[in-house]
Amino acid sequence: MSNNSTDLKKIISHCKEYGYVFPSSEIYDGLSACYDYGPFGVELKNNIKDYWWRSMVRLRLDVVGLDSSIFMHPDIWKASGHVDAFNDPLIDNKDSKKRYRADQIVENYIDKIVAKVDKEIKKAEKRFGDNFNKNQFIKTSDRVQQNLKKINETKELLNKYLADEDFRSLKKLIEDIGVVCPVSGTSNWTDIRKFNLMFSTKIGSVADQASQLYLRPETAQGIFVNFLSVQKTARMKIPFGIAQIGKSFRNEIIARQFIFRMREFEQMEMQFFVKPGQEMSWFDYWKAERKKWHNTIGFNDDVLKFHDHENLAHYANAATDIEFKFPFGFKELEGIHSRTDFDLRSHERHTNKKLQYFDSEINDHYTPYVVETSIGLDRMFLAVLCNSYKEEPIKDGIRTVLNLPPILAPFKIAILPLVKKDNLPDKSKEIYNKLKSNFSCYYEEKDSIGKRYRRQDALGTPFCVTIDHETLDNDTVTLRYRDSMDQVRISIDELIITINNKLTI
RNA sequence: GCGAGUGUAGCUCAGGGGUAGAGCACGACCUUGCCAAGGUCGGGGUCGAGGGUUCAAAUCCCUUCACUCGCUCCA
Repeated sequence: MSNNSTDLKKIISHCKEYGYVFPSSEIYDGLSACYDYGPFGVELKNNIKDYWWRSMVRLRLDVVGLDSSIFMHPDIWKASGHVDAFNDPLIDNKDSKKRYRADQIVENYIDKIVAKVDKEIKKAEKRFGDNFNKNQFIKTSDRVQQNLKKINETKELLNKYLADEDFRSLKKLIEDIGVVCPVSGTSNWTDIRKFNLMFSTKIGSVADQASQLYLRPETAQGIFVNFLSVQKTARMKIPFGIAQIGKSFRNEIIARQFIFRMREFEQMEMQFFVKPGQEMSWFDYWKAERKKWHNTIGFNDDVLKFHDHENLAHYANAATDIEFKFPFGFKELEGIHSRTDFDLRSHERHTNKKLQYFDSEINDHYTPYVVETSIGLDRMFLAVLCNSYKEEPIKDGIRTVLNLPPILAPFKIAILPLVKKDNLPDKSKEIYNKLKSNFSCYYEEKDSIGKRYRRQDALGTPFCVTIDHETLDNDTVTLRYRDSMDQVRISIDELIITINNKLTI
């Protein structure tokens, strides 16, 4: 385990040192769980996006793209269930792992005492018969008085703590009154947390007329609410999908593990609309399809794992995660969910508008079912880095190399004059200008050639091209491969073909 | 949120009341010329912030901020 956490630490500092990822707001002491992508990080990130978009949209006839806005009508989040599910003070029982609303378990307790008092009164009524004076009994019975006092005190405290959002006292109240979990029977409670999952903000220039908006916690809803427009304008027939890449925001209580769990993150999502009843076969199809995608990027089966969900979210009837073996264990990288028709129907209910598809094959309307694939871009970025970062023992030390798939590497080629004199820099720049429109290239003339090779290894550049005195005579260069460190002599024209071949999907 | 830990140069760290240090990195020049290793010179820090004790605080005390690591959910 210590090894694994040092692995992550090494990757984090490598990211910082080589311009991949910086802690956000660092000169102001940083901001927890926010990170910035540096000059090379942004290239890698864009390459991952591009690779995903190409596989999911451009190379398919049955998926089209969308870029919906981050701000959306606030009612969308009521329809999706995000408002209700994440706005209450919650408490977990550590033994049963059950989660309750903290206010509700106190109210249940009050109800129980109220029931006790009622029972007491009924008992007395029976005993005294017609002579029973209810008010007098309530006033004189010690037990009833005690319980009434308890009820009033508890209610008062509950309301006070809720109003003040004083969850520490509320937890103490729960412990004091001795509420136990009905499942585990213990009072081993966690602290109370209020899950404001969504970040809210205001729209409108005048504060008191402003209306509340949320930053979207997932991109999916933007796809659902555009479902009909996309289907009609792109003239799509079911089954078809809508893909989107974009930022999402979740006010996680605990956001950690570098860029694995951030409050601001980017998703690459695709919602695939199918005929009801066919969702399971499409679910299986996308499971296989997405795994293949990960394999093509160099993730072998020993670092990938499917994890089927047993407890399903409110919208799903089947769900699986593709997990990647991060230094801190197998963790979710991508989710594949069969979301049923929950979202579309819910939007239909909230808007009174039909979100249905007319299927000319069966001559009938229906609300499609949805199979979702949703991958965290930042997680994918981290997975790619974890899969690429190597410290290779070589003679006289170790070589740090990022074994990035060439198609994802920030720079494909480093162009290096062997020495910084004898016109080699000029010749190198000439070659740089020739190659730069085909490949993203890096030019570097400082330090010894060996040192520059190693720097490019650490940066993940798959090919180095070295310009020497012979180049001036016959336009041949040394092509040096990052992974094998092999070198070949090659003409500049051949070079373009060779490298192009390595970059085809 | 709770518990523990850490804040000194770009990085890794030393210094524990008396003029702010090392290695690496960085910049310039020279040298070498296909796998990080030569030389010379140089830039860079109110020691996380605020307060207190003291003639004197990076150092001792208090407060605070930030980050890291554990404990649950999610992409």
